[in-house]
Amino acid sequence: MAVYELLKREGRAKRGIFHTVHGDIQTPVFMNVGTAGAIKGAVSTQDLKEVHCQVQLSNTYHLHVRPGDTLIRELGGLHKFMVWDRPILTDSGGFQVFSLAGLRKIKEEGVYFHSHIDGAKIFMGPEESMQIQSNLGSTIAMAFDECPNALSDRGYVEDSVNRTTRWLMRCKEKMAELNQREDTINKEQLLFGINQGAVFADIRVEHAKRIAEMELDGYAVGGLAVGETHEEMYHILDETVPHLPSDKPTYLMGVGTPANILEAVERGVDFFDCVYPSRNGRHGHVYTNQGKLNLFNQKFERDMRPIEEGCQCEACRTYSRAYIRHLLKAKEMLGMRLCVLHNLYFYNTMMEEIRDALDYGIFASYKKEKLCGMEQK
RNA sequence: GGGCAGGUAGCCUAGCGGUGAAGGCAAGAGACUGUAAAUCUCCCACAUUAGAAACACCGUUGGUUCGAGUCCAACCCUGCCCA
Repeated sequence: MAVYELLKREGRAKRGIFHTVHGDIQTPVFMNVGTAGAIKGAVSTQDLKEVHCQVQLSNTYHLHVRPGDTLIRELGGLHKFMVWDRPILTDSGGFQVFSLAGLRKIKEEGVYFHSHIDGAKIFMGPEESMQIQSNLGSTIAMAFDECPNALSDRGYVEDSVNRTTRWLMRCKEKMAELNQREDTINKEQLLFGINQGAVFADIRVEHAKRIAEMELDGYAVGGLAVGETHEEMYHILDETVPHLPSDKPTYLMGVGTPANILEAVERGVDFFDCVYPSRNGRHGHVYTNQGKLNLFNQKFERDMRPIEEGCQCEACRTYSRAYIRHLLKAKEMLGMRLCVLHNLYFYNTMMEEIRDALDYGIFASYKKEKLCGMEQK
């Protein structure tokens, strides 16, 4: 059974290790997002190891639609299928309730989707989500929730959060049943619950207290970075995270920018994931300690420096900004790939720095310096 | 020399009597937070807070017309064919 080992605290910030059947996760950690079983941008699992990825994130909804979770189960599970022996966290499909809002209907029993691929009807409720994630055999399964729009009114959010709580109880029950079955791929699959409540702090706190009693393996804060301001997001974290069990990992879903992560670590968050490094990489935007660069910009046409001086990623060890810009302009896949690799390396390395800073008890000054550097233009 | 087909932005193309000239590509910029995103948005013919103000070469110059990228003529280019 997984154990979250808290090594050190600095204020609310936590430095820990999460022990799982697929290996230890040093926290705080950034999980690299490979929705459909791969990080977009032609990144292999071998590449992932080279960019120091600890945990890969995949998606229940997407893998259910294609190639099908029963196929993956038949082929031995997601780890074997994509050849990745480290932890995998699968998102439950709850975010697709938000992102595919035009293609779904929410009912008490679950959500009726129209497949974004072929329009086929798909029903996914808590039990279905757990079954699919069990078939995938991921290390950590996320509870099936509704991620409501940040602009939703209070009444809607209350109803939604209550439904998410009922769904969470059903998830827990189903997970327990699946983990006991003989033919289950990962009998030690973990379940993280998800806090919701949009920007209403009192709803968030009450919900956090309710789910904290449920003895889950970890707790996520969802429904942030979906349209509210950074200040609102930090405020919600300030209010909510203290009510989640500190002897379990806290996961801020879908967040975020390097600055968001530094702020959230300070507020006690252990796990992160975000599409930014990969998506921005594909779009030619790369992160550096002096801020983000858009390598499509003309000013890099003759810039023979690496993306970031001293960076040890494949792109920076080998190629110049000018060459990568050329590749991007020429739509050569290598351009995107190098940017994605750099960004993932940047994120994972920043998390290593954060962990080191926490180990040495100098996170506060590290954070200040890092933020200051990245604000330069 | 003769015949045919063309000349519209950096490039390619629409337009066939009333358009401040449509598309696409290229160029320039921006957005993206549990990935329907190698996507999307803006910008790109003189000018531009746009006013019944001005300026404006749809190869060039004239002409027809209230009005011409659009019709006519000549000329200049380009491509193909015939000598």
